[in-house]
Amino acid sequence: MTITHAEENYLKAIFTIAEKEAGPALTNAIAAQMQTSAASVTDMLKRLSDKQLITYEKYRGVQLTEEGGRLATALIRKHRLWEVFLVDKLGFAWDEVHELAEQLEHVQGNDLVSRLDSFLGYPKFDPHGDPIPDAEGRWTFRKQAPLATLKAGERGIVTGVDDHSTTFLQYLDQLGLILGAELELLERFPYDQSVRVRIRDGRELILSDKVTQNLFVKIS
Amino acid sequence: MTITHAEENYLKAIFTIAEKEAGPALTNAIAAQMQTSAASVTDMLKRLSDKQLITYEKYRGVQLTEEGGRLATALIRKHRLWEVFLVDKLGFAWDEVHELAEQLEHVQGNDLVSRLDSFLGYPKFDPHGDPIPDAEGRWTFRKQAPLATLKAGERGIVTGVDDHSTTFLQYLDQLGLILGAELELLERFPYDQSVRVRIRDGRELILSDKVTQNLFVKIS
DNA sequence: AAAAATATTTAGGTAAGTCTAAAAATAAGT
DNA sequence: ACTTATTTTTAGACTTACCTAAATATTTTT
Ligand SMILES: [Mn+2]
Ligand SMILES: [Mn+2]
Ligand SMILES: [Mn+2]
Ligand SMILES: [Mn+2]
Repeated sequence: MTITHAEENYLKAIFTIAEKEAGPALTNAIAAQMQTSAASVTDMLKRLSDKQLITYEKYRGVQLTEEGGRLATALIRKHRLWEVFLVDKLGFAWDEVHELAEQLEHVQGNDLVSRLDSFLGYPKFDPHGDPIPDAEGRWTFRKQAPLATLKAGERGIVTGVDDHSTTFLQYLDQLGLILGAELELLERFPYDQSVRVRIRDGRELILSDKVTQNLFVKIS
Repeated sequence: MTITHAEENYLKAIFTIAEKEAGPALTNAIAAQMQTSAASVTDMLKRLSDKQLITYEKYRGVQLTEEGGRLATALIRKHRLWEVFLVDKLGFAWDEVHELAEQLEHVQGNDLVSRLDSFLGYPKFDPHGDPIPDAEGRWTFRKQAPLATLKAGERGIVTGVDDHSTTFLQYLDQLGLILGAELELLERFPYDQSVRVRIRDGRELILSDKVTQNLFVKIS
């Protein structure tokens, strides 16, 4: 049973939604994620259901089967490993690699993923701080929370982002808030929930509520 | 104007045929190369002609336009660079990389090829000894000839293969006839045109006519 | 030059994946 | 409970890329 690129992309979208919403993925949510029409989604859901990759009840949304989950996880693994390759080996910036990884994740071959994994030194996280499942599909979780939850006086290390948009990533670059950056929250302004932080080199920054909600830190 | 994977593959096939046959590529030759039906080829030729990537005269075969040639060359460049990556960086054997490169060559992105090229150290030849065109589409040619043309007493260095099949490549591995291997032709047997050669470590091998015609050497 | 063989194109179909518009089901509001 | 709004599915159509079978063009043979 062969699986198409489109089918793989839908499985990934369903996985992502199910993870976030914690329940069945609804047609419209999938359509939004895939940037396509609800009609096209319904079409595809039938195909995926025929292939036993999802369980599908009309009007009730879908869930991945065990096999569907395995495939989605493998795809995410490939996507994130390729992102590590593009950043660590080819020198791309972290805001430039997503579209390329969207293509590379579909390349299939026997040993490719494991050899790539080995070549990269078995990374546990991708350039955006997202975890990379291992060959058996096991995830490494990390204690992290949005910067918005940090209290004044606490210190943290930047470990990831929720928003993956180019504009956000480039803004963080400009601020020097790359992965691993250390910071201390000096104060939070009640007016708009913005914060003042001090970073490693002593510089102080004001970060908006929007930034603090989309930036993950590990409390240190 | 977007170009599909299938279209790219046809352009490459036409390029390869035109190179070998030195003339227009005929429908049946393309069908054979693409392992598809002549009817499907005719279909595609119309599409490529509409996109001005080939000049097509019914029943008379096709030729690549300048733009078509540029695209085909770029595709071959990508294919061969990825093959170098798979062998040099991921440790694949030279007989394992073609199918993967067939997929990787279609990945498109701004800087990808040039960064890959740089990462690999600007290789001029792929793992099979085939030349890699540079970013401007210029080819590096090498004085090489089939081992069949070598005369008794002459020495050569293995520089490439004509037959790219797994069985041939693995057989060469077994014999120790990898790229760069030095050999001396000791004698040619008139009966079947097989030859006796001595290789670097002093071992002597008997090579069939089929082998000598598919193995390229640089006379040294 | 006509007949036979070969090469190529056309005709008609299929499957994947997409679309818009209309119909049907479900959920929400009064 | 009934009406309205929202969500989802169905219907019908389009494109790409493939197929087989039949028709036509070209080349080769006699
Ligand atoms: Mn990504
Ligand atoms: Mn990522
Ligand atoms: Mn190849
Ligand atoms: Mn090659």
